[in-house]
Amino acid sequence: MKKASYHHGNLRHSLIKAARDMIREGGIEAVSLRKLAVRVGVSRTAAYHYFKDKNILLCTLAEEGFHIWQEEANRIFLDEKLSHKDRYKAYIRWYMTYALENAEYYDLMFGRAIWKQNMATENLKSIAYDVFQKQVAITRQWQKYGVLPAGEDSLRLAQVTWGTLHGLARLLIDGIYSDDSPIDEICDCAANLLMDK
Amino acid sequence: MKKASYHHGNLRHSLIKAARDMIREGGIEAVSLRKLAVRVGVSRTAAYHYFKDKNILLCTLAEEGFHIWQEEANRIFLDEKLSHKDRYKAYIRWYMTYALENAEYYDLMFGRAIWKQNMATENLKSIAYDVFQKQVAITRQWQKYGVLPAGEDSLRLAQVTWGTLHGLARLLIDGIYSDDSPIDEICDCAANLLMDK
DNA sequence: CATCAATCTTGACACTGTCAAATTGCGTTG
DNA sequence: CAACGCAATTTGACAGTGTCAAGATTGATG
Repeated sequence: MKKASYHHGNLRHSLIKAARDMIREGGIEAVSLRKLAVRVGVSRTAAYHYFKDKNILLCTLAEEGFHIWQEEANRIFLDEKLSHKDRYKAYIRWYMTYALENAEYYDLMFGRAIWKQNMATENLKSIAYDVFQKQVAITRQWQKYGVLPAGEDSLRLAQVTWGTLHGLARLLIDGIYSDDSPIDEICDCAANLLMDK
Repeated sequence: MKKASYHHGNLRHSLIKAARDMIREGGIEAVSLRKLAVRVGVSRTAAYHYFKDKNILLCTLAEEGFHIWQEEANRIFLDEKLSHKDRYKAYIRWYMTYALENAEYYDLMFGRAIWKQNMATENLKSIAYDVFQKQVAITRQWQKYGVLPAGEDSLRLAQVTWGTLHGLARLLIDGIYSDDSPIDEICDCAANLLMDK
């Protein structure tokens, strides 16, 4: 809470922290470099020394999000206590609850604000690509273990199953479904459709 | 192209038309009431007599989009030349190509810009609700005709199948999948997963 | 202690959306 | 036909935003 010093010390870190909070509170739209500066107790354009523009800031946050995402997802992929089928169901449940509980962050990571027309940083593209590759690999595993239909091409299958979860998450987050949609039932129905019979 | 007259005559119509073009060109973000005014050859704030704020304008456009959507979808639902199964496949194909060819418009209609935190007009909610209800009804039909699994609750099934298509559309539009993803194969894979075996 | 380069601030510009107060001119009425 | 009313449009103004260029400050280095 010191204000006397001209040099902030760890502005970059503080900015990211503040931005993280800000995004959780009001979403991407609510993030403004100027408000951010005020929040951190620094002057309007100070952030520009650490982030070339607003987009770079957002990409940095999204990268962070993907790293956490990957960790949490892996924890489920490798949960020895569950059968493979149960792991898949747990994954669906985790995906939905994570997306809903971190709606604004999910929106940042997978939303068009960052991805449209090559706004994504190389770093961001890279980590996102890794996450998806992991998804393809685990899909192949699940096919082998009879969780997902073996007949389909793994890449396509990964795309479509991810698409399903992503679409449901988006519709729930954006409130296009009625607000009281029972997430459990939706997850179960999705599992029934996607999993091998 | 007259400019002499103070009264424009049909400003509202002109504004909507211009906004429609603008959204196709640069997306929602690119729509600015001021640019719109310039485009139509009228003064900055003229639009405010017809649209209380920018959001109302966007909602109006989205409504329009939903009406067209409903027409086109119905044309496929009722296509007598196709078997029920082929109608469903055709629907998937139509959904994807429509979404991709009208990406910016799709983004407006189903994106969070309008839906988050009750920004949607009552009119918009109403037409969107109708579209979804139609979707539920047709889902029930498809279950009856053995296209979709009969065991699932129609409402949930409609939510999940729509979620799949929506998610795929979003991922394709936002360029999160690699750019050269073969839409045909993705549609086929989705059909295989969703349809009754 | 003087200098320097990194760090932060100030000033400025071009945009946005939005409100309140003029202005304009068409249609109707006295 | 003139005056008036009222809806359509404009002008002015304010608070935001991102971003650039130039200046101020300071801790570290020689």
